[in-house]
Amino acid sequence: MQPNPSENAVGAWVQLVRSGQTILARVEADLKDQGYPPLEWYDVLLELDKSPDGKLPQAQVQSNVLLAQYNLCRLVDRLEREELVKRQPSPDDGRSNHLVITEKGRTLRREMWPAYAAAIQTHLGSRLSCEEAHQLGGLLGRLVQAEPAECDAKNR
Amino acid sequence: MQPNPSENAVGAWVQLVRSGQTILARVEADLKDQGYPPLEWYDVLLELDKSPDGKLPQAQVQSNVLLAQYNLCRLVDRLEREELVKRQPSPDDGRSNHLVITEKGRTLRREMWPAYAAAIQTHLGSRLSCEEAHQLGGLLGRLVQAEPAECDAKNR
DNA sequence: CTGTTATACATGCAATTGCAATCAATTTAC
DNA sequence: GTAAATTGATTGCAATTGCATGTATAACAG
Repeated sequence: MQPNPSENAVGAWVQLVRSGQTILARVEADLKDQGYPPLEWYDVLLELDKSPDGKLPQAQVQSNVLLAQYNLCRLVDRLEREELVKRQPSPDDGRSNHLVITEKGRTLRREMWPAYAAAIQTHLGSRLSCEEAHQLGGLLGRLVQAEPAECDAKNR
Repeated sequence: MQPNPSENAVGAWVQLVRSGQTILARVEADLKDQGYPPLEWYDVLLELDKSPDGKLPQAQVQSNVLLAQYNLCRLVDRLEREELVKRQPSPDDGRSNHLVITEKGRTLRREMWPAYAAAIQTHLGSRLSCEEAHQLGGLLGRLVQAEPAECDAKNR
């Protein structure tokens, strides 16, 4: 493996951080303007809403969401306070709890989607062709594969 | 323009947020393990270090960095406390101040780079070919072109 | 000039995050 | 079976962030 990143890798890095943060901020700002909560709320609600009975162990939600354990814990506090989800003791593991989405939670999730989709279209979709978007998704997907401990792979 | 984002756009969006945050977290973690401060510190120090006399108006630093005005202000508080930069009243504009990088600041910046570069290589460079990195940078760059007025997020 | 608006920076306060425990219920190893 | 390690969740406290506002200077309109 090259000891130093190529110029292209550094360039991609810079753009990745910059675009990631900028676009995320823009999309979140759009949602916020319309009175909606932060995207993490959506992420959690979506996970639960997708699940067959609207219920998942907190640990599993956590693994699908980009949050530290204690941050999810506190996010759930907030969601629970707004009655969007409920905590429910797990029958088969005394440490764990299930998160259950409420009707109110499902409704909010459903109502947010059009605004969210529109923001994605405005800030990302409208700036790339369909193939470009596909390509971008593919390249980015390669970056988050499990940590390869010590990577050898001669630059291909 | 399509009213709704294509599936590809949504996919790219998801990967963008996920990869952006994940890779950023990994790189920052590597730096932190080696006792270095967060990347924003690096960003500010680099801006100043690049500048001919190590000095820039705070407002200009701000426009090159992804931080809200009040957050830069407080970051500068911290940098100043560590004696990495100094605030200096601007001679030609009584509202403004110049940020000046200190020797200690230059040293830290210089010492951080190898660790930073290695982290970029590990988490990004080693996972993409040179052309792929180039392509990725190009696609991402297209996303942050100036917005039709609105939004806080900084560009350029 | 003088009043209005805009710019550069700072700050009080509330909300959120990160860190380092802590607690309780498993699981594992002997 | 029991001690030790692990896992899932939580919490106190300090640091950081967001928001609204404050202060001072500069630019502009009349």
